[in-house]
Amino acid sequence: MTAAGRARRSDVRRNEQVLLDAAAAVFVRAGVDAPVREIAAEAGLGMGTVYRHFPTRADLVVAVFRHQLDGLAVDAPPTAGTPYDVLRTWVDRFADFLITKHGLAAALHSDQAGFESLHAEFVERLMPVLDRLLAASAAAGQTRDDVRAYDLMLGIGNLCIGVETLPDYRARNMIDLLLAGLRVPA
Amino acid sequence: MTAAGRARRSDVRRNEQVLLDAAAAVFVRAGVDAPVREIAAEAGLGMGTVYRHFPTRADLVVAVFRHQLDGLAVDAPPTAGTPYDVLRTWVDRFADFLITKHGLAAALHSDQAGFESLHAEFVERLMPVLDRLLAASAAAGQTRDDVRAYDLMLGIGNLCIGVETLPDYRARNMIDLLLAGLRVPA
Amino acid sequence: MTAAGRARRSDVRRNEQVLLDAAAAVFVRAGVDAPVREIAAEAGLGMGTVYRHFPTRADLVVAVFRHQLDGLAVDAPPTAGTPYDVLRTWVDRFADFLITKHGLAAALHSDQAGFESLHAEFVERLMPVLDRLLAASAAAGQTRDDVRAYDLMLGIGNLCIGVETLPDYRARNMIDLLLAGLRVPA
Amino acid sequence: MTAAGRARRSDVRRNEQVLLDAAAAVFVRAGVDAPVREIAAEAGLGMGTVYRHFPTRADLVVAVFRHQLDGLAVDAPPTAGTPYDVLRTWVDRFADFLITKHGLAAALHSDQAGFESLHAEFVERLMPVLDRLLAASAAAGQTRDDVRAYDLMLGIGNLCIGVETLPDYRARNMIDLLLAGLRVPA
DNA sequence: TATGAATGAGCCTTCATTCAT
DNA sequence: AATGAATGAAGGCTCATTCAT
Repeated sequence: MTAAGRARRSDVRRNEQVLLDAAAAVFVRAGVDAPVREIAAEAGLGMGTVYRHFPTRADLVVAVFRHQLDGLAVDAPPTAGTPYDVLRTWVDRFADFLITKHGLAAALHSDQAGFESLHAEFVERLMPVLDRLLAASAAAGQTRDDVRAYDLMLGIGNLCIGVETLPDYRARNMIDLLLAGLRVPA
Repeated sequence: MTAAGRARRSDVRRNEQVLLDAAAAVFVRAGVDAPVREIAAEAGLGMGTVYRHFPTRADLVVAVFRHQLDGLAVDAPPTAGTPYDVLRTWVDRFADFLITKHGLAAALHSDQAGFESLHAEFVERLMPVLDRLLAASAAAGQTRDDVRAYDLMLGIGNLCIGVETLPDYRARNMIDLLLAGLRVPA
Repeated sequence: MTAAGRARRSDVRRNEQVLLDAAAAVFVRAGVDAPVREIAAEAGLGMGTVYRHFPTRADLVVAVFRHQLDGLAVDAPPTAGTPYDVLRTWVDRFADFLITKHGLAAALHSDQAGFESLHAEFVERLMPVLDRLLAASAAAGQTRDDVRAYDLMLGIGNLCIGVETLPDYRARNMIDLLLAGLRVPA
Repeated sequence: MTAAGRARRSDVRRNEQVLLDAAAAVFVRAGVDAPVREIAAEAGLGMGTVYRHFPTRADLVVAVFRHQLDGLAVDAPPTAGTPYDVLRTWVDRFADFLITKHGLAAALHSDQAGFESLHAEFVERLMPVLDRLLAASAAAGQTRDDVRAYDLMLGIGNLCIGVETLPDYRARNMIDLLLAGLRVPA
């Protein structure tokens, strides 16, 4: 009945966008388990529309996540510099991303069904990139070669959890520490 | 009446213990948001009894957490060795604790009301210990002196999140990396 | 425009046919209360088209029923034989019909609005036929003359209910019993 | 909050009774699929109470049915007379029961889950009785011996469907016809 | 005329919380 | 002090139905 309602047939696409944005906002505000009603309200759409586009909550969460990832230029031409510098730059960008899109890092741990997709998306999209950078850096003898990109990625993700909720927690310092640890010979 | 009164009071104590154990078990099984009914059932007590002892869920979570911390012999005589060794040992023990009592690390981030207590408890009980070890190690020139115990404690806690849910995530490796990072001169 | 108009009109006809068949199929599969969407899908048409042709669900159910009745050659030249034989043959055919189009017998009892039409249709189309056969048989002294075609028709219909859902219920035996009862002098 | 609410702890039993009666009433009025809310309202209780006593709708339906059956003195000493008379008397009583507790006969055909219990209850409680009567009558040479109690029971049940909804449908006449058919030699 | 996206009422179900006993 | 029955708010989900295109 709202203006958005009148839009109808035209932009199904736009609605999906609206929903993704709304969901992202609500997830930050109220967590990944926020009521569907709330997301619908935030989007100015009916609940049915949410379900039409994202049959299960997991679908929505995954879509939001993917949407966010699209924003992260993971493949962007890395800054010039030594392999280690490139690695650092990428990690910083990754941390920026996680810290900005607060809540997402934590959402990764939602034990609910559908979480697998979330995790899989995360792994499939990012790990190859990090893996490459890590290998290059190790090949150049700048970092240890016994650290798995998988663990590092998750570790960094974890370190970012709670940045907005834990008073005065400095995630970046810890990430720096982690990267510093990389340099030390095992 | 005195005898009876004493008996009664000891009953109350016992119930509290039973509840704490039950809650801990249920938290592991079903998360910190498990139904009160389930906790009561696990304890073999009525729901009213749960509420009598712990008016809010936060009270219960905090109590469980404190209870767990009591189990962690944070003040136990540190192993012999260099300050850094002592630090490492303590961190290992801390990680053991968090990984064993799975869910607790994540619970720290529960945005619910009452979370503050949880966090406060955590900080008050553990930070002083870690702070001391860290200072000693730095004073001995074995580690950097620009890392705050607060961040390190939270960082380690974070790194332990998802050990049981993320497939094949090796938290310990990341913790090692973090500690290795400590050694590197800033 | 005439040619186009004619074509259009024939399309409409075709759609109605398609819908009736689809609805019949879905009714069997999922009951008379099946989602409209499902019927539309089965027909390969839009939901709006279903509503255009059959504004209410009752309209659709009645139409399907009428459609089915059209298939039942109630007026087909009766088999040769005594009036009672003819009666039996018709009843058998009727039972075949009901058992085949399962669900329809039960649908007769749907208390919903629009049910009246269903019942009326049933009565108007079939009762006269049965009435005639019954009267002939009675006139020939082969069966009782105190049984109303109306009751008999409904009774037979009822006996067919649940053939597919009640395990091992033999409706035909009961129908035979009913017909046998007709022969006995009151 | 209502007076019924205040009754609390005392009569859990009474509440179950109240619920059974309420459910029976609502089932007649609105079918076996009536909203739980409506049943709760009819009972003057909260919805949660319904769920506490009858976790699934099937549980409730079965309980209502059983409750009704308890009212039918199926084992009551049959009237004196020939075996066939006894049979007739029992069947009449059974028909009375079904016709009085309208809706129940139809409820037997609810295809939902839990229906099995309903059917089973029906079969287990009544069939043995009817079987005995039928056998006695057949042994006395008063009725056919090739009719199964199971079919007869279901047939009679079916014939009672729609007594209140089908205008002027005389179920009893059809039942009489069925019984008459029993006498005729196959 | 046909379509199917959008809407939102309505029902189900779970659980935190109260409070009579 | 302990109990657990009762309550009802809250949120999930499914369709019937409308109506812009």
